Amino acid sequence: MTGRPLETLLRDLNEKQRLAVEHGEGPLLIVAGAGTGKTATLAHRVAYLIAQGSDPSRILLLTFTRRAAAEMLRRVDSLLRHLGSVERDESRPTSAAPLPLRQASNRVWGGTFHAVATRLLRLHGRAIGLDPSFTILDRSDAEDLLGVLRTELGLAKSDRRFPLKSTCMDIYSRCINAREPVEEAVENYFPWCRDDVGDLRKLFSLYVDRKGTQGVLDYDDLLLYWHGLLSDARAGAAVRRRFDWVLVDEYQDTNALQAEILQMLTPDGKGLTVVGDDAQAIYSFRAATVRNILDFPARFPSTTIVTLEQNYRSTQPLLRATNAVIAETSERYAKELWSARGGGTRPQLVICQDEDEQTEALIRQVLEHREAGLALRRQAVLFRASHHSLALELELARRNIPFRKYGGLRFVETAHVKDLLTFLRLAENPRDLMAGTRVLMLLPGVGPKKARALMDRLGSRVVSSERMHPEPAASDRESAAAVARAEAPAGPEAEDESEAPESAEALRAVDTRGESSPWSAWRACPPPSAAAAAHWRDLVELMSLIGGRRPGDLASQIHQVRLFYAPLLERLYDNARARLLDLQQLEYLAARFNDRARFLAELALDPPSYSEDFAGPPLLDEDFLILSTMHSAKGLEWDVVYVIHAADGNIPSDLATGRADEIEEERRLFYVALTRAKDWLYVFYPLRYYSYPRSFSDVHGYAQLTRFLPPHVQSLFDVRQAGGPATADDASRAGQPGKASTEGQVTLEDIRRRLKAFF
DNA sequence: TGTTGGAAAATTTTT
DNA sequence: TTTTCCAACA
Repeated sequence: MTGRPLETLLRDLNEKQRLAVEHGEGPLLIVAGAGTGKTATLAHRVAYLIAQGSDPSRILLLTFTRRAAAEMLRRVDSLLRHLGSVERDESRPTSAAPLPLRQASNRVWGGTFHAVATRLLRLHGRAIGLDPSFTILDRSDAEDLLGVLRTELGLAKSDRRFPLKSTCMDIYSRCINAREPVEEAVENYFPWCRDDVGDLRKLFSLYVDRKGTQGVLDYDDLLLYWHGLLSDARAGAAVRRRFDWVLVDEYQDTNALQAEILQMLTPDGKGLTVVGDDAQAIYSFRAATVRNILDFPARFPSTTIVTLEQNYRSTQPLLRATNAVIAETSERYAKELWSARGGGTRPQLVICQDEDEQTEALIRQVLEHREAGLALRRQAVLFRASHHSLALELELARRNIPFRKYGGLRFVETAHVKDLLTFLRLAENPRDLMAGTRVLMLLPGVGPKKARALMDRLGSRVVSSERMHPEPAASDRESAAAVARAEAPAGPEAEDESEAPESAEALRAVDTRGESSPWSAWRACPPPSAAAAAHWRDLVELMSLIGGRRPGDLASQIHQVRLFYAPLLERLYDNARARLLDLQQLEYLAARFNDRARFLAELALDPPSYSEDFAGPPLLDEDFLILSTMHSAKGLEWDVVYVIHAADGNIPSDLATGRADEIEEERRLFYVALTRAKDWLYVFYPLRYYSYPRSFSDVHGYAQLTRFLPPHVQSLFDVRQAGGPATADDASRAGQPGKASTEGQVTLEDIRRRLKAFF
């Protein structure tokens, strides 16, 4: 490419950003403070690589959410588009970029670790004996499976109380993601389960087995098997060969397993770029460790570190305050953020008598800003826990102020949506026990027992049909073929389309012979109960259709399920009308997808959130106030930010003050919230708050102002009483406390065996 | 199977 | 307070 268009690309960057964008192949760590143009830098780097002639389909861009991936690729696209037009203007043909620059961003591999893992496993899984038609258990399915096994092992009935299934899941998940043995994880994070370690091991081992026989993967498996794929000599090499460049966003929120995956993907760090801010590490509850970013240079000795400190988001008075908050942290990459933006008002600390006054003052302030011309959607209310916004939501609804909440109840977690999706999942994978059980129990007169019996019949049929077609434990010849296919020089899109249906084919092929279709096992059964008689035949027909060779397009499959499910829904749940509308919504949503497996995976890995519940009728201009948990606010920015419930017990959360590092994380979370603001920042501090553990009617007494705002930090705020103007008296009052191996062939069995040895 | 009551435990953030 | 688990019953 000629020099000038590249110059155009780099023009808007500052010196440091430019350094990062133009950096060559060596491992690169970009330490990017809040608001320092991290996303822009990463997007520029991707665009730069493409403009220089890198093949976009050989670039892997790992982000934290799908939303982040989409945003990043949108920016890459717009940069390239701009570049293209510059060239046209100068009527200079592109020499170094063989592909049309437009649409190049579509070819980049972008997504979360989990989503990318899913894609790679569908492509290469066979090489380690993984049937690519696996379905994904979401968190609650995985918990339910653990619950079943917990009962099966007789752990539920013991005289001592065994940990709840959700706790079991947490422990299991931490072991996998942090790569810690059970004892260690339990000792450090779940000490009250110390006596149950032996039984937990048994439980986890069985859990691994069952997922295997059912062809299901939970979230952790996606990463674990990606890791396994990379440990396999052949498949690992094939996966490594796919990518020239690997870029990772939000590196501070990756866990040990993910760090290992990266290292196996680029053993010497060649082509590896990670971006993150240790000051914004807030996902340790998901086993993320800030050590990854702190130790990156040690892991990849030739690392270049670029630190971005110029903040483009906030005004200087806001930065002074946020810098002071984070300065208390002990170990960090030292950064002093500064802004070229002049002027601006100081942040405000608003002291309220109680939650009602907080709500009142907040809404007044929001409306005031809107009067002054700031749309609601440029203002956001942030809080520690999802339920902290409840009172506010009710009041907003009452006053007809539209809002949208992020991080609340999710659409796909509502029972009826889940039910419907479960039909599809069962059609996709008849071995999926949790899916089958859920579907069958919808029938009147069918409980766990009968459901289990019917699933066993189905399962035996599937297994026996597989014996006729040796499927798992693929022969060398077969896995070699799979690798060869995956490496065919087509774009990733084309491959995915051709691969996924083929895997599902394996199961459905049996259907042509009619008798051996898995569903024929059900066809032969009498209705499981008298009450279910009316539905049984229809269910068998439905599953034979959507689980057969010609299921029809996705929307029509959902339509078929709806026809069957609607009467059951009306029997099972109240509020049937609204629920049926949701299902219709889902059918529309599905029209955008043609591949069922991908649809299910996307919904499981990044479910859309559900917000209409309490929101008032949408205004004409579709303006709405943003409500978000602090976690979900990561990476976003607004002109005005309101942080509510900023009192000890909520920030830091009562539940996270056990250990010093937990308090540090709460501080970073608070910091993330504060640094979302561009021009105005309000921190609301209710003196009285209601504390959940005791009771809703029990006033917890005078709250202690969050320990993250000691006097010298408070002095950077304007302190005022919610009722009136700020006074020196208020200021003083606020300060007062009240109260692997990388060699040789690896099979799925190997991974499981190793895993079980682990337990 | 499906419902009910009582006792005990957990209580946040989310791929 | 709410959720979850379990045992006893219809």
